[in-house]
Amino acid sequence: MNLQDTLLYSVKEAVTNLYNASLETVEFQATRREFAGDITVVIFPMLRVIKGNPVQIGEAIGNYLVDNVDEVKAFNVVKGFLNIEISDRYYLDFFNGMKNDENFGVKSSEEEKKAIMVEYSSPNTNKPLHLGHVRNNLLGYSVAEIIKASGKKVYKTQIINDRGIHICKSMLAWQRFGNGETPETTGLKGDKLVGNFYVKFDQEYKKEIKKLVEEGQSEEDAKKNAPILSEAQDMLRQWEAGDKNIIALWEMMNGWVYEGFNITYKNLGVDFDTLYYESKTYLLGKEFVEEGLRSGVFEKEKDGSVWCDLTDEGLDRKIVLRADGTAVYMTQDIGTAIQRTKDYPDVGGMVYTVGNEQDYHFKVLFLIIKKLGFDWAKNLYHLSYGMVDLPSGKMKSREGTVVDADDLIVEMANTAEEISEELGKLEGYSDEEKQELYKTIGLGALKYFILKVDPKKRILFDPKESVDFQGNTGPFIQYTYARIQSILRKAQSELNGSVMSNSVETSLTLHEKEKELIKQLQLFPEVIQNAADNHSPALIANYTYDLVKEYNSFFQNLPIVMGNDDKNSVVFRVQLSNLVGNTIKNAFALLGINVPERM
RNA sequence: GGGCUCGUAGCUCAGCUGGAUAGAGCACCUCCCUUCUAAGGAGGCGGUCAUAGGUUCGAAUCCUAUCGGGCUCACCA
Repeated sequence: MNLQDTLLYSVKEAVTNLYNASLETVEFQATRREFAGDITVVIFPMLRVIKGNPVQIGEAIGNYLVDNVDEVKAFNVVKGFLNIEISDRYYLDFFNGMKNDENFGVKSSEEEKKAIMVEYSSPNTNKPLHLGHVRNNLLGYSVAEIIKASGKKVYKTQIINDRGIHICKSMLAWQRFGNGETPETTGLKGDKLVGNFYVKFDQEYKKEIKKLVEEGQSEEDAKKNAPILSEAQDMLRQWEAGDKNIIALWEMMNGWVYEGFNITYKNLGVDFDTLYYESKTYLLGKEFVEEGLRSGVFEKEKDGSVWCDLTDEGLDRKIVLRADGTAVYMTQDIGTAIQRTKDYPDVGGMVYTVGNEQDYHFKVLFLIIKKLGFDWAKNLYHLSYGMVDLPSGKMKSREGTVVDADDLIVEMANTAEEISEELGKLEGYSDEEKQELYKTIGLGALKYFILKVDPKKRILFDPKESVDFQGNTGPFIQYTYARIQSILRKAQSELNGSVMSNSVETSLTLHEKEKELIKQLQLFPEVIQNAADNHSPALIANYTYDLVKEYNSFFQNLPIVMGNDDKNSVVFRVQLSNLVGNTIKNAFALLGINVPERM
């Protein structure tokens, strides 16, 4: 039984014995710095069951705990707060139990049978990935890893939006304005090359609109009548009809894009277990519309279109099939979700990492799937996140105001290089080692910067100021981890491999800071579970920072004792830093952030 | 206009299911590198928690209204 459960049980027992009353729950919190104690029991909520003075009740329960619970050493009562002091023995045991656990905070996946599918990234194939995708990828990947750490099997996936008018635009521009360029002949990344032609299309489209307007058409008409747009729409029809040449071109250009994406994904450190392509799933779902019609979940209009009436649930009526029988976005998403549970029968829930502009869509989607009678509908979660804004305003790909993902990663490494050079941190490293470190540090900065913010909030990203390296940042945590490793190396050579024995341990008296650390470490698995339940990387990111800060001030305040008789405390420090080091590293691994051993 | 969402220090953000004097980093000021990496530490300055009500022993947190920003209300995806 862990400490909190023990205390919970004992406080309830105390109330039963002392007051002949029973408590549903007991409210615990960490004791504030300024008071003596480790864990605080809040007495106020008990007043509903027990009549009396909160201070007296606190005293009575405190006495009971000291008498009956080994771990409780002492207590004090301030107003309605019972502050409990935990014995050093408990901390030492806890520490001993955890000191060699490389995977502290991570549960094994054996106990959970049901898997979770996490979808993220899901790009269009007509342009490169940008800062918005970076946030999406980092969130999705982190959540997948956190859920994994909480003991569930996870499949990471994306739905690749590889068909539609957008890719036809790039294809058409490539045919029309290109000279058979390929990634090989131009040396460009495939996604960049295709993206360039998408921009080219848009420029030509705008020219044609302008011309038509000058000829007297309204702007609205001109937008519809521009010849180049009609051609693109034509191309889409040919694609849907299975035109061999169009399909071949489509496959070639999409292939370029995938190669480009894969490079970006690799640099970002994210990956996928399985992929879904819209070209293969866009017709799925129609049979379930049929089924829904039979079961009365959907209804058919006179014109043949099919709708789902959600007005009883406080939402609108939503179309699920067009009058001409073709699928809409919703149809496809219904089909894809069901298909996934067929492809992976162990999947019992899904997380969709998609921007908050689609909040309503997913609300409707989940409701429809529920109405269709699938029991896993209750385990569908839209991991919704806010936009990434620039100081200049919104990012718009057509206006060239996007921050390209590849450029951003390079810039971050460059910033890391500048700062490192300036501080002379990396003297004596080979160029290769340096480059590797710049990348790790730059990426760590970027990842932490994005993950520490609550997903649902908008992020303001200022590329000029880049990402800070001081304070609540990735490099700060990486730096501290590197320091831990340094201390370990030095301490180990000083001690010449001496091993901590039981008698030594029990004679140790814990420093207040040590207690503080262990208290926090003990919470760590809970934080992961909590973060997994809430799909919140922000939680774990902030927690990691707090932990490191605590750790930093701890080491700063320790006296140097190496080399004299007080070797015990050195041993303790070594073991403690081992533990803290692994914990920080684990937290970062969950978030998909590499931690360098040395800096 | 309807629905959803955000509003906490000059800036960027924490604040868990309501609890003790609302916390960090940046910026600004004062100290600390012969002491395991100063990408650091100690301290100072800085807050009508958007506003007004309500719920109760107790509200940044829950409820209602208002103001302000964002998203969304397609037989687009």
